[in-house]
Amino acid sequence: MSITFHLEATDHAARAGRIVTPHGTIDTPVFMPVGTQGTVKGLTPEMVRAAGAQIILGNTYHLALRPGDELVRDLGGLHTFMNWSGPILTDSGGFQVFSLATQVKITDHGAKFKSHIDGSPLELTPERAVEIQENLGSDIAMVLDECPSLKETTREKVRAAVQRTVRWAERCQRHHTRASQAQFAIVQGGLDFELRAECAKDLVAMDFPGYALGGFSVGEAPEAMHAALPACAALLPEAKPRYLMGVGRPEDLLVGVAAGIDMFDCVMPTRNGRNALAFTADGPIRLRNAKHRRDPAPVESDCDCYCCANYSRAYLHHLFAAEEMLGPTLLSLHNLAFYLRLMREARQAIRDERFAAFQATCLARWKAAS
RNA sequence: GGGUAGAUGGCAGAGUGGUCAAUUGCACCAGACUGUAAAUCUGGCCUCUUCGGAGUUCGGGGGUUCGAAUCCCUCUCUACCCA
Repeated sequence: MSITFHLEATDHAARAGRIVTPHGTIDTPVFMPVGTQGTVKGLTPEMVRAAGAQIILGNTYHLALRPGDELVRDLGGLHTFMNWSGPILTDSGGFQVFSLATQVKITDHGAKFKSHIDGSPLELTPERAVEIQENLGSDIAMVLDECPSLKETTREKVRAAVQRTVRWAERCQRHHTRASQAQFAIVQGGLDFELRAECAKDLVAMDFPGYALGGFSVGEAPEAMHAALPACAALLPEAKPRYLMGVGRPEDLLVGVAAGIDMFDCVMPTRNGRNALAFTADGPIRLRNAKHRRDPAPVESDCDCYCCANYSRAYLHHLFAAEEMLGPTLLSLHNLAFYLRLMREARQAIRDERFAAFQATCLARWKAAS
């Protein structure tokens, strides 16, 4: 087996554990910074590591288009290419079927993309998605799935996506050859528990080394996702890592952990950091706002990240006003440090069997500020 | 002293009789961002508003006209050219 999962502590549904991969061990629940194009935007791998990251993401669709998965393979694989020695998880491109919907024609055979870069065609079949990820050499690969928007969709469309996702998972599993790489399946089904259950049942029967919940935070209300998570997480095998894809805000992460999720990823800390929003234990702050112009305090006083240890809100405000690239870099770093610290504290709370109290305390502080 | 061109909302700069509270850019203010087509995008930016509108604006003053940022007179100021 390419990875092993050790469940070490539970607190109601919440779980603390460890995933051992060829490139290192991951403590769960874990937040995984997103490095779509072979870089966590604006940060060097040393900074990502210093923020506390144990594993990062790469993306099949984007890296296949540019610079090309064979090129990455020939240059030693993604770890070497991007100088990240820790574990890497690659997403399959299934999310791009959703986010680049206007550029995609989807059939049972696969997803035909019109490159968002130059319009050239790229067909992502389940087999091709597996090949690309094997070329990239990630520790964890995701099966190609169909991720339907939950905005103005019908049950029949979601059902069709579920069925296609299961068929594609079979093809991915059959095509997978790389022994050192684990392949995770993805459960779709939107907010419909019956569809989720059907999908999970079929996929669990195929015995993947890990399972993801896909198709959340794609247009539905956050509360709807929160309500659906406990039951959906419970559909997944206890002895295997459970990954909630693309989620989320700090409060969403805590809800996910409480539901029994082990892995999360989201662009929010880095994207919002680039856009001048900092996450703190007292809620988000917008560094572009005028009220920070003369504020000598750090972004977050209890934070030990490089940004908070060395720079004031006033300086960050100035950097964003002047459009200096250090601003996005420093806030991306801080936001990752915040997310990763939150998860570290969550892990400890689970081991101490006080996760519910921890979650309540965090929420109360965020709410008090807003 | 003579001549020419100008003076428009914080700045730059369109508009040259009605469709102009006045294009656009910048600056400024606020918001959004959930498996990254995003260092991006959206909204606001004279005053008041029951968000339907209402009231005052285009250097100052006077005039023509049903109607003026736009035409005429005059004053003030600015830039350039000639003495």
